[in-house]
Amino acid sequence: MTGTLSVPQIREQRGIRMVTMKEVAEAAGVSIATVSRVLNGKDRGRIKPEIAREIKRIAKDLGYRPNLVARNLKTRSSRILGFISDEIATTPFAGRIMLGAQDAARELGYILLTVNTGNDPDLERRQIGIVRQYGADGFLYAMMYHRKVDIPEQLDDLPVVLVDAEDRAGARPSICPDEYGIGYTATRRLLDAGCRRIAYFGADVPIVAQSERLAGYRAALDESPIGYDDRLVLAIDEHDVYGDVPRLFDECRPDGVFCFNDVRAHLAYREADRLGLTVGRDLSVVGVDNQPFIAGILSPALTSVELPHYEMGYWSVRKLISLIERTGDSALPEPSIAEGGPSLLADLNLMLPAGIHAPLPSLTQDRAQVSCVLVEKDSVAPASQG
Amino acid sequence: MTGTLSVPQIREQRGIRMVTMKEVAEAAGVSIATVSRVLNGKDRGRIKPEIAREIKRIAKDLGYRPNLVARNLKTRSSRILGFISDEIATTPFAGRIMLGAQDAARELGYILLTVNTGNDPDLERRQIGIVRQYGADGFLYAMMYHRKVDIPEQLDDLPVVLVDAEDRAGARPSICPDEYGIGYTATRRLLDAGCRRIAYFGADVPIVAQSERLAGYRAALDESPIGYDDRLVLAIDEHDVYGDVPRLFDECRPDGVFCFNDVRAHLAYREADRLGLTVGRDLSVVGVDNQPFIAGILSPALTSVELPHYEMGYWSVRKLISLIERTGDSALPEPSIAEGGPSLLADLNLMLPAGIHAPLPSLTQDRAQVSCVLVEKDSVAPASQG
DNA sequence: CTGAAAGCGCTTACAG
DNA sequence: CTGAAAGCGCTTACAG
Repeated sequence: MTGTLSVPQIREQRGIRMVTMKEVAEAAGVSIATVSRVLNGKDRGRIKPEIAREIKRIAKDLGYRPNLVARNLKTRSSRILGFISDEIATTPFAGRIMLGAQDAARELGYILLTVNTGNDPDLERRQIGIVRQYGADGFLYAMMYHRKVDIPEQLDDLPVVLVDAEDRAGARPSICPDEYGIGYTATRRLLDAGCRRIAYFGADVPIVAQSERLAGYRAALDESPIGYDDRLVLAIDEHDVYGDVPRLFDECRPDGVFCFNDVRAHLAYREADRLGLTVGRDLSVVGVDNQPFIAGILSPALTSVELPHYEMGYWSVRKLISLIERTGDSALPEPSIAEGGPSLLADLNLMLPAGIHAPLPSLTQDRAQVSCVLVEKDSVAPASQG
Repeated sequence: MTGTLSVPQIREQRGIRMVTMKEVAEAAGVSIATVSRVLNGKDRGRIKPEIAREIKRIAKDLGYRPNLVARNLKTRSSRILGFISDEIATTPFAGRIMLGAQDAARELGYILLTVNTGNDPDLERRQIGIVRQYGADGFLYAMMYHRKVDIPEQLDDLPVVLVDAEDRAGARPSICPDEYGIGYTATRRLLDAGCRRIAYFGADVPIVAQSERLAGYRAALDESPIGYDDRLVLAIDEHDVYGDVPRLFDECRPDGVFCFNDVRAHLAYREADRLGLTVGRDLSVVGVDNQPFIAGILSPALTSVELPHYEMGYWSVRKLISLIERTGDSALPEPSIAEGGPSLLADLNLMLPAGIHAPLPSLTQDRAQVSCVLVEKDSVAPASQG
C-alpha cells in the first residue's frame, strides 16, 4: 500500500523541492532579507550594487523561483483572479472570453482560477467561497449571453467586473457588445448595397441582444429614405424549420436580410434557392457571429458581424486589475495586440478567431460597450458609389 | 492619488478581513491546535466530543473559512491542478473538456488554474513555471485535437495527464476518443441501414483522427460482404467547395456516406439535392461532432457521432488526482453523473452538450480511450430487421 | 547599506 | 484529551 503516504511525503520522495530564498542567501553569504529586497527590486540605494548583482546571478544559477504561496500569505495579495462563468464553456464562442482574459492577466502578472456554476446558485455560492479561500483579489463574472444579473452579496467586499452581462443594481462595471451598433451597422451596410426592402430575421427569445439589434436595425431604417416597416420583421424559432420565412419572402420580396445570427442567415439562403435568387447579388445577407462552421457551409460565404468576445475578456481583466490596484488606465502597461498564428485546425474549419479586432474602451468607463466588426465576405452586394 | 495604497491597505480599507482560526480559538477558549484538529476531523478520540461540537458551532457562527494559502504553505499540497491548453478555448467543442475537468475537480475538492499557451513553446514554459509557483499538485495537458506531443521536461517531477493527445515518450497517462471506434460504429450503422456503397468523406490533414476513423471505416467494410473500395474514399479540403465530391457521386452513386465531421456532411446533403436524392432514404449520412449549429441548418437533422470531450476532461482529472494522491481507482468517490439542465441558449441553438454520455474507462488504465456515442437523428435510413 | 526579528494563518510532531 | 512551540517561505518595519 502506498496509500499511507501523505502528499508532502510523496513530493519529497519524487524529489520535488524548490530552491528557497534561504538557500540563495546562504550561497550569497547574506541574509534572506537582503535577497528578498534585491529580488523584488527594492534595493535601489539600499544594497550595494555589486552584491545585488551577485545575488541575482546566484538566484538564477540555482534556478530560484519565489514560492508564491508564501509570498501571498505575507502580502495578502494573491494576483489570482476568480473567473466565474455560468455555462460559458459549453458555448462555442465564449472560450474566447476566457482566452482574452487569460492573455490580459498574463500580461499583467495575474492568473485565473476558473470555475463553472452551471447556473446553479447554490453551486455558485460554494464555488465563489472556495476561490475566495484561495485568496482571489477580485472576480470576473462572465455570462454566456448579454443579460442583467444580480451579483451575489458574497462578493460585496471584492472588486468584480461583469462580462457580457450588466449588474442589475448598477453598481459594478461591465462590458458588453454594442448590440445596437450591430443592428445599425449591418443595416447601413445593406442600405449602402442598394437594398430597398431589408428584412430582420430575429430571435424569438427575450434577451438584450435581440431587442437591441432590432433597435439598431430600426434606427438605420428610420434615418434612411426607406423607413421602417414591421412587416419585414420576424421572430424566428430555429427549430421551426419553415415558419414565416417563405410567406415573408412571397409577400414582401426582400432584397436584403439582417439576421440575428448566422444560423438564421441560412434561412435566407434557402429562400434564395427556392426563388432562384443569387445571394450577394439579388439578395444581400448579413449574419452575426461569423462562425467558421457556418462559413464552411454557406455559399457564397456569409458576411457577418463578429462578436467581441476576446476583447471583452481582455478589457474586463484590465478593468478588474485597475480596480484591485486602484490605479487608473494609464498606470497599466499598454495592451499588446494578441495575434493568433496559423493553425492546422484552420484547415478543419474548427477555429474561431481570437485576438483584438476592435478598439477597446477606456478603463475609466464603467458600463463599457465594444463595437463589433463587420467581416465582409460575399453575401452582400458591393456598396454603391457615393 | 490613491495609487500610493498597497493592496493589503486597500483590502483593509475595504473591510476585507477573514475570520481566522485564532479568533475561533479565543471565542471557544481553546488553543488553535485544538481548533485545527476539530475542523480537520482529526479529533476522534483526541478531543472531548462536546468541545468539538462547540468549536464547530462557533466556527460556523463566525463564518470561519480556512485560509487555504496558509494551509497550503504548511502542507505543501495546494489542491490546485494546472490546466494547460494549446488553443482549446478557441475551438467550439473543447470548452467541454474544461467543463468536465472542472466538475471532476470540484467533486474531489480540487480547483483548476487555467492557462493558455497558444502553441508557443516559450510562452508555455513561462506559464507552466508560474502555475508551479502557485504550488500546483499536478498538470492536465489538453490539446485541441488528437495528436502526439512531447511533455516539457519542466514537468518531469510532477504528475501529468494528457487530454486528447498522447505522450510521444509513452511515459504519461492519456485519454483520447476512440477514433477507430467512431469510424467502425458509423460504418456499421450505415451497413445496418442497408447501404451497399458507403463513401468516406475524410479530412485532408494528417491527424490521428483522420487515419484512425478511416481505419475503423475500412475494418467495418472488410468484415462485411461488401468489402473496402478505395474509390469511395475522399480527402476533402473544406475550403475547396466543389472538389471531387460530385465526380464521386456521378461515378460511384454512393447510398451512404460516413463523414469526418459534420461540416463535410453538408457536402453529402448538397449532392443529394443536386441528384434529387432524399437524405435518410436514398442516401444515408453520418457525421462526427454532433454540432448543434449544423443541426440547426441541415434538414433532415444529421445523425452524428459525438466526441467525448466532457468525459475526457472528467476522467483526466480523476486520473491525475489518483496519481497525486497515489490512490487507486476505488479510493476516489464515485463519479456523480453530471447532467446539463435546460437553457435559454438551447433555443438559440448555441449549446453544446455537456455531461457524461459514455462509460468512463477505469482509472487503472494509462492509455485510455473513450468510446463515442452515435446520436441518431434522421439522416440514416432505419436499420433493417435481423 | 544590512540583518535580526516578527508575523502572515495554518498544521503537526512533541510533551504532558 | 490538550497546548506550547516550531515551522512552511516569504516580506517588511525596525534598529543599527
